[in-house]
Amino acid sequence: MRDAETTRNKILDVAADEIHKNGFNNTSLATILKRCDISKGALYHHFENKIELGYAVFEEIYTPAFLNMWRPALTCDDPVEGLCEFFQNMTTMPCEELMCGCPLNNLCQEMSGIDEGFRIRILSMQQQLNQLLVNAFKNSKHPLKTDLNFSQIAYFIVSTLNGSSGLSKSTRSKDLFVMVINELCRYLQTLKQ
Amino acid sequence: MRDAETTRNKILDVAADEIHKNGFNNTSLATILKRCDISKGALYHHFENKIELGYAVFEEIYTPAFLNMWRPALTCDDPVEGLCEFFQNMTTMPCEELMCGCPLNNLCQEMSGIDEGFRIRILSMQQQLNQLLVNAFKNSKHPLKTDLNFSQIAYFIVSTLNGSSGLSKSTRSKDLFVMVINELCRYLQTLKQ
DNA sequence: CTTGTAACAGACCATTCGGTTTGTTATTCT
DNA sequence: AGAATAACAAACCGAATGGTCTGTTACAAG
Repeated sequence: MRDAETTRNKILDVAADEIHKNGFNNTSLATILKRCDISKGALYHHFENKIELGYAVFEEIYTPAFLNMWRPALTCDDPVEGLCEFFQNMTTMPCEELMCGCPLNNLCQEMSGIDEGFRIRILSMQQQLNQLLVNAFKNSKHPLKTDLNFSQIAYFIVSTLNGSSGLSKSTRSKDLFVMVINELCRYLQTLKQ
Repeated sequence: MRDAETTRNKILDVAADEIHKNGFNNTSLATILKRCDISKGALYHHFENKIELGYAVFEEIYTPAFLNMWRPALTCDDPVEGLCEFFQNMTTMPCEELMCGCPLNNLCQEMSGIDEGFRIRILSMQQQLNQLLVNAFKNSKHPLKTDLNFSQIAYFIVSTLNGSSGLSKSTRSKDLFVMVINELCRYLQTLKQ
């Protein structure tokens, strides 16, 4: 009945969900304990403190999920098409999910100004993603316009995507999010030769 | 020596600054009181509670400042050029300012999922800004491409801008922000006929 | 000059938070 | 079997928070 790893994973999963929904600071340990049906002693047996739990969620939940989400779009022969498909697929996600925004972007907005540990982790992820996008463009089988700054384009795309989540949050719908995605895809097509 | 309006304005100014820097929840009334050098009685004489103070900051500080920022870019004959200038000007802002992000976008990310009062105010501002942008494009003296969805373009632009602030926050520099702005301007130019 | 009230001052309060401590139970190793 | 320790349970703590309550002071009206 007693399984340390199971307990730890349960904590990570619940914490990831709570942080995604309420942000890091606004997530209380009490809520996590209640949802996990464990005691405070259990939590502090597995994690030093709240922020270390946050780091663990970032590294063990958000990061792999994030990379798995993007990878298919970035490993195809035509990244422009791959990205368009990827973004259009987001459009079909449940509205509640969209309203929560990207966990990484949320943490960036909330924590990178406050905590160095989060900041460097987020920064690392942003740069990793940028590199993945740059490589995808470089290796595109479909010819792209010349004189393009791929890194600039990559940061531009991710910025747009991150910013668009604000529209879902304030409207409580995905209508405006869909609009931005459509324009983003239109923009992506203009990169083709 | 006693001036109610002065006191109220001082509270609003300090609160606006603190909320901009730390977010709403992470801004403590104690800090505001200290910076204003007033007592808790004074604050609660002028504002019902913390959230009402937040609303007042939004309406009396953020909103007018926001509209005044954008207006010049949107009331010129060539909005594409106006916006490019506007965005390039942002680039010259002090790095600390950029790292704090747009107060409205910050509040949107933090509060629109939690508090209805903030949500509807933010939504209203987003729609106002969108309308201003659409009108600017409609009235452009310089001809634009046909078949453009101005509203879609407007939300796209603002999303990109909002999202780019995350890069300033995580890098603690404006380098990547400048890159996104450059790409945004390049995009804007493609709207011209 | 008195009086009423707006404009404060500041002690106090309940709650919540992250975190600690002490104690108990299951499991594993010798 | 027994000792050691991992894996918890839960009471407890200090700090901080938003908010209230009781007072006091300035100022304007009568």
